[in-house]
Amino acid sequence: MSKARKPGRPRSESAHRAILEATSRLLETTVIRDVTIEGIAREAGVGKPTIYRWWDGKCSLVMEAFLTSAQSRVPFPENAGSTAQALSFHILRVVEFLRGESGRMVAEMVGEGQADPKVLEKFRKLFFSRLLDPARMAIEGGKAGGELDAELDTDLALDLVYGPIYYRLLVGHGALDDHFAKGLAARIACILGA
Amino acid sequence: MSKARKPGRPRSESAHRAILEATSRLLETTVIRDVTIEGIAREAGVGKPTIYRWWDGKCSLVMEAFLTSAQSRVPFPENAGSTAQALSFHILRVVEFLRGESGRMVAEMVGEGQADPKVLEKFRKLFFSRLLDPARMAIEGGKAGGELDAELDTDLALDLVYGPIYYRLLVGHGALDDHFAKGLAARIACILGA
Amino acid sequence: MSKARKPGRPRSESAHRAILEATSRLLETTVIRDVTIEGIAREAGVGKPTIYRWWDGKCSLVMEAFLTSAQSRVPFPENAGSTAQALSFHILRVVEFLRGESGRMVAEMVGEGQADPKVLEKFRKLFFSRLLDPARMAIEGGKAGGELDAELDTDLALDLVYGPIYYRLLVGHGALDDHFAKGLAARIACILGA
Amino acid sequence: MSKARKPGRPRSESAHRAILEATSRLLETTVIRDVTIEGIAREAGVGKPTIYRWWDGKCSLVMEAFLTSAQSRVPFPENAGSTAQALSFHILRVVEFLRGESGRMVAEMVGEGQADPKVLEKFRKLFFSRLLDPARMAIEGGKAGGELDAELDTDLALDLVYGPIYYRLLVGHGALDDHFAKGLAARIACILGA
DNA sequence: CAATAAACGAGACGGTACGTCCCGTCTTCAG
DNA sequence: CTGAAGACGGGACGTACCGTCTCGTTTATTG
Repeated sequence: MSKARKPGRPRSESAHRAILEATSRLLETTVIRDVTIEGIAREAGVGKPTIYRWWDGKCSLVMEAFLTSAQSRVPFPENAGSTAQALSFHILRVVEFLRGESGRMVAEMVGEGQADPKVLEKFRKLFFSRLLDPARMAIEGGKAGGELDAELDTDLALDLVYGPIYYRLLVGHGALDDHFAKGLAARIACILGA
Repeated sequence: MSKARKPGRPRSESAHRAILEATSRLLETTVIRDVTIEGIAREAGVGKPTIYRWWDGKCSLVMEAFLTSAQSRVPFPENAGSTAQALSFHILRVVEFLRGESGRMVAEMVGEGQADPKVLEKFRKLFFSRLLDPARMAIEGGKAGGELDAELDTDLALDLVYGPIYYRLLVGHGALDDHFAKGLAARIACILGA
Repeated sequence: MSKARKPGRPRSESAHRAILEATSRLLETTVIRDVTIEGIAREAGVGKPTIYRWWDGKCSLVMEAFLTSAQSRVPFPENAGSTAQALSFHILRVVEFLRGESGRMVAEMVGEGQADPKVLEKFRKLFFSRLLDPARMAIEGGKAGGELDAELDTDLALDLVYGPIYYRLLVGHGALDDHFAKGLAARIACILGA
Repeated sequence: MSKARKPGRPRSESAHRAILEATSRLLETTVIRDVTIEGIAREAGVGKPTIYRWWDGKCSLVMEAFLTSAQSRVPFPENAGSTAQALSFHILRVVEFLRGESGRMVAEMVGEGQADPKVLEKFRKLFFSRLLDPARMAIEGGKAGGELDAELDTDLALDLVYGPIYYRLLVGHGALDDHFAKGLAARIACILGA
């Protein structure tokens, strides 16, 4: 992943890029499960060992392809008034984000993670934390500022707010539509026990 | 009246049982992903075609093995006072249930479902609905009885209550421990906006 | 002594017939190798065990189907003048016979026989002997009548006369056409060393 | 000019050899029909796909195993006097050759060929032609040299001479013993109508 | 004429082998 | 001395038949 410093022919950055792009291309039409290293190598015009030199398997590669595709970030609102308001606003954005292709990818990554704890952990660190850390900080700010009960368990609060979203995303029993998003957002205040 | 006996040798109930038991046995030590039809056939002392005669693939079989293992049911409390109290009590039980082997299995099934909508739908119907329909009825009963706001969106309410649990189960960022369960249970009333 | 008629339902002659007919029908379009017991049972509308009750396997069944199809006989000419003339005439008939469907079947039966000596022996007894015994008798008659050298080895003589035909049939390097048949017939006399 | 080296890892000559040897080993104890690709792969310590990469099925492989086993050649005598003498001598050798393991293999290959014309044709080209072309040339030489009738049909002559041998080999009604071989050889001259 | 018992159709059973796909590793050559 | 190309041993896939078995049904003979 890092730059090769060793002597000899340098690792081809173009191969690296081609692999990631081929992966992204395949992921548009194929479920992660059905993406194969051989398929990626073929699509990228690259030898399999080249892929294994950089990544240790399909999941790492797919994850990187997803996370670098710039479609994996949902900015947290700044200066949005109260903590509850900021969270409510964020929720709308997150739901919108997960509604599309990105949501399918996140769901599939979590799905893959069920078979391999390392994958799941990596995805938590690279995707979930990145997405939710600002929300965590907002809540802790709310607690510090007296807006929220100082006894509030931040982890629990995060789960109360974001859990329903991922529950719908992963179990698929209901749509991630505006109705849902607004209903959830509207209840943030009382959920946080304000 | 009736009769309707199919011609031909009837299916071997013992083979059916052996297959389900072998599957359950393998699932104790192996992730669903790594369970194979060949492995099940070997373990059950059965020919592969016998498995394919009755199930259309690994997922169907694993799902049935799980759902018939009697470990897939969490009774909903009856006569538990208020709706909120009943739900709180149920939450404790569900968390306890998902904490163990069953939870791992549920998570893996949902994971498998990410790659195949049919699997997910079947699992929703056979597991989630069965588990949550009483809760849904309790909430609607609460609405009818005036205990809860009649305007409350039942689907949303269910997600608010149970979403955090499955979120933890599937993303694995926090433990499904008593602390979590009690914290969630304690907030049911205000989550429901009572 | 006594009758000894077995009790129980007698074997269904119609099933027996249906099986043979189904087999013949399949053999018209399919190479013996690709005919299956299951296919015959399906075609005949019969259970597999019924087939195994009458025959001990595909080859026996196919052989009987062929041999009873009346297309397996080539009469030896009677009163045809000299032995050589009779053989020459027979050769023409045999070649004509083996040129068509029957030839393909004979070749396939001999082919099957290469994998199972019992099949081959049975086929020799039921097909080859029946076909060639008159020729053998003609040759021996010729020896007895002084027309042929009494020292002539009858088995060898038969092979010299008929071997080239089956050689072509089985190896397929040349056509079983009239040119061949006439050429062979024309040489009978000198082959027999007359 | 030249070069034309294919990219990629070259095929493993040792695997190729191991497969052929395993095949030959199995053929010593097993009828071709009962030899399986899986069995060969197991015996050779090789993956099935490796076999399918280089041969398109059992027959091709078995044929190559047989033809490369050096036991598939019977040299035609040179400078053996007359054409008839040469053929007579060759006949003795061919019969001796077909009497043993090689004969069984040839018979089985021809048997397999009855179910698949391509197999038969390939075997004709690789085995029969190779074996008989010198004999054909000898006969044509005899015709050119005036020793044999110039009108003689060479194909027919070859069948007259070698047909009886393969007839016995394939139909198995008589032994390929010295008595037979000598009887046949003794008649070559008159068979060729000299 | 009921009971008996064999043969029937249907098709499930435990197996074996098929030919294919992909895995992750290895081996070669070109640049 | 990297990287593409691709062969390697391995293992699972889902399918086709094998020959046997177990059903409920049918049918001629026996008691």
